[in-house]
Amino acid sequence: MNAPRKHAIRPATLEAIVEAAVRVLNANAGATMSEIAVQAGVGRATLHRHFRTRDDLVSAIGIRCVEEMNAAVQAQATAGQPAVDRLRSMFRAVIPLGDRYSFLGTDYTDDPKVREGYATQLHWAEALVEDLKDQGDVARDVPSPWVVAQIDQLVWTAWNAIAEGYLSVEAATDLAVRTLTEGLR
Amino acid sequence: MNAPRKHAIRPATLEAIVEAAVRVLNANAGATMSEIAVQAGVGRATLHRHFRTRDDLVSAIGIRCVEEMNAAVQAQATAGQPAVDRLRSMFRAVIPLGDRYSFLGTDYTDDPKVREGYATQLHWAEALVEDLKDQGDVARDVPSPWVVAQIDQLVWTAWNAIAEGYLSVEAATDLAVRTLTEGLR
DNA sequence: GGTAAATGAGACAATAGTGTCTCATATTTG
DNA sequence: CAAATATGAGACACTATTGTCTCATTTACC
Repeated sequence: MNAPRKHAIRPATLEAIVEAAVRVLNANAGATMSEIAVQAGVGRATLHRHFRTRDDLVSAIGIRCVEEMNAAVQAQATAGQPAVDRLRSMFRAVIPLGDRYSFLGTDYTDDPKVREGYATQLHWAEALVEDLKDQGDVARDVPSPWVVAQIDQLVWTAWNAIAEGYLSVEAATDLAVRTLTEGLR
Repeated sequence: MNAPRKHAIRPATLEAIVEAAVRVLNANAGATMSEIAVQAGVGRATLHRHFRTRDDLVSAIGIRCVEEMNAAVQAQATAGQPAVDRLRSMFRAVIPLGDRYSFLGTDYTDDPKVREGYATQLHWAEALVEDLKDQGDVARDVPSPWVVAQIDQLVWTAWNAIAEGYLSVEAATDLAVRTLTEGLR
């Protein structure tokens, strides 16, 4: 699929559109095509040329964010490391992306690729939790879905702390790990 | 303001509208007046009779949810109790409301009363965190905003666990307190 | 039971957003 | 430089939603 007959897209244009869409849609899930076009500095027609419908655009953004996340996670997936270290690496890689995929929760696309990406991450997290339990970093009596949810929430909390400027990425990462395992006492 | 000249509202009608609106708007922040009317079992015109615009309705729901939350929290605000017990009481009271105010985060109304209610809760939470630190339940070196955020997130996680059926209200409350103070180890 | 008022149903105009199209302009590519 | 083509700007029809209005029906209250 490297030879679209008409309407090839210029890399710079694509980049501008995608970045603007991520930004705008995260700020307001109901944003219009016009808003996105303005923010991207392109004509509204150009948006429709490359993403026929709004849903197409939202799906494309969703896919991109999920893939971005998975890439970040897998780049850190050094097997053999202790589970806590893998947890820390994961936080370190994912936290800076927090502001880019928050909209996935709300603007929920039904795209199968997004679902698939989500499922991949879920499995990854579940496996990690299992390892954390094996190594005694998480108690066995805590339901795994609770732990997974907690990890998810911590990513967002950590990103927020960074965005508000009261923590560095490193500090937020450490605090996230600490919060999960030792608690705040 | 007990004598509106025209279009007084029947308590049952108001109740149906508000409950439907809370339900529908939490499920889908972009829901239309028609959807809400259908779910409430009233005519669309009736919605507009009592809430002139959609924004009016959304604001009204926002105000109601915030007040509901504050009422629940304040009903549990027994002074003199140990901070951890107050934390537990707060969780116990607020967690069941989780599904009713989740939309406040997304559908974000600019209504001053909503902001005010938010601020009230924030102050309450900050004071609680201060007490938790005083009594050694939370370490001094943890930034208070982080603790507040964590409490907030735990409410949602707990409600979700209950909604998905893998925890009871009591169990979720205990686990929330435990997660915050001791961690999951 | 009778009256006043709230409601339901539906018509209506106005608005906002989507998706398509055309043509002039700008940019890339050879 | 020249040809090809991606883009910007704007017109256009179409749709969905909002907000207003009217009138018949139901409900509540005296």
